[in-house]
Amino acid sequence: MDQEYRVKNIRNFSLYQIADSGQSFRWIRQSEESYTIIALGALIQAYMDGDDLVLKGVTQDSFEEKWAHYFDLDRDYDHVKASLRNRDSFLDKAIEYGSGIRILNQDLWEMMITFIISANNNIPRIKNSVQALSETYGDYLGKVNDKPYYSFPKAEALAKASITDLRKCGLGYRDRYIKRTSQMVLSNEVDLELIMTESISKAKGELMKCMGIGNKVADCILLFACGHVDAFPVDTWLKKVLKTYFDFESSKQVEVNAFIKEKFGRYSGIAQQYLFYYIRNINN
DNA sequence: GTCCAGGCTCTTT
DNA sequence: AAAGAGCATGGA
Repeated sequence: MDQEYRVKNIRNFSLYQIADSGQSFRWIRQSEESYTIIALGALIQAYMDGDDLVLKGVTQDSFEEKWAHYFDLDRDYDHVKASLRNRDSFLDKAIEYGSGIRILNQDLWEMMITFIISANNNIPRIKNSVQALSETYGDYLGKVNDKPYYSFPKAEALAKASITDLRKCGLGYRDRYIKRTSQMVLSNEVDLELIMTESISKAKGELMKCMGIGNKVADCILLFACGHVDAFPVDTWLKKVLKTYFDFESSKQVEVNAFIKEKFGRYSGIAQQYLFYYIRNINN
């Protein structure tokens, strides 16, 4: 991990807020504003040096090839925020509070399994399960501070695993969802290429063929892996936000979709992330 | 002990 | 299309 790449004068960017916003479960905090990140089959370090983001283990080539996109550095968040501001006072406060949040562009397969695990679960447990899966079925990547780290396992490894071994990773009843979805991916019964390239509605339909991927989990995957910043996951927290601060409550999917589109516009998914981060932090 | 967590599947209405 | 039961697990 000798190579390093520096992004100078970065704006609208906080490692802490990104790590704490419930979109990635493999950022390990080493110190103030310094993180070990396991992503895209690699192990890197990220820390802030003043207004510069420094990435260790990243070359200029790999930065341009994948890490710039991973951190969503091509997106103009001043423009995003301008589009979202003055729509609602609670959203304005959420944007201010989480001003350094970015939507990471993560690996599709990893997000599928990770967010299957997330269903009816809590974030510390999701992290533990993802780590256990990686340690058991992933590849050794290297050590940081004497601690070994492992890549996220491939579909083949999880498809071959037994249900009882999978459950040892703390997955609960989701073990069979993960095995079944892994088999579907391995056999191309579900088409990852299509999910990455097709429209949001077609991609969502393809995702929801998978065992364990319903409406909300599909939206998380579309937002955190596929670049669909208009995917708006509604979990228990967002239900509370919509009810309490937007006076909106409905179990009819058509009504929910219409409200979100009208209220938040084309960056609704990013708005959702500001709201999620804000409501969780003001409640704890 | 109960309640809840970035909900889903399966069944019934 | 929508509502309801059941679901593993660990922390509050």
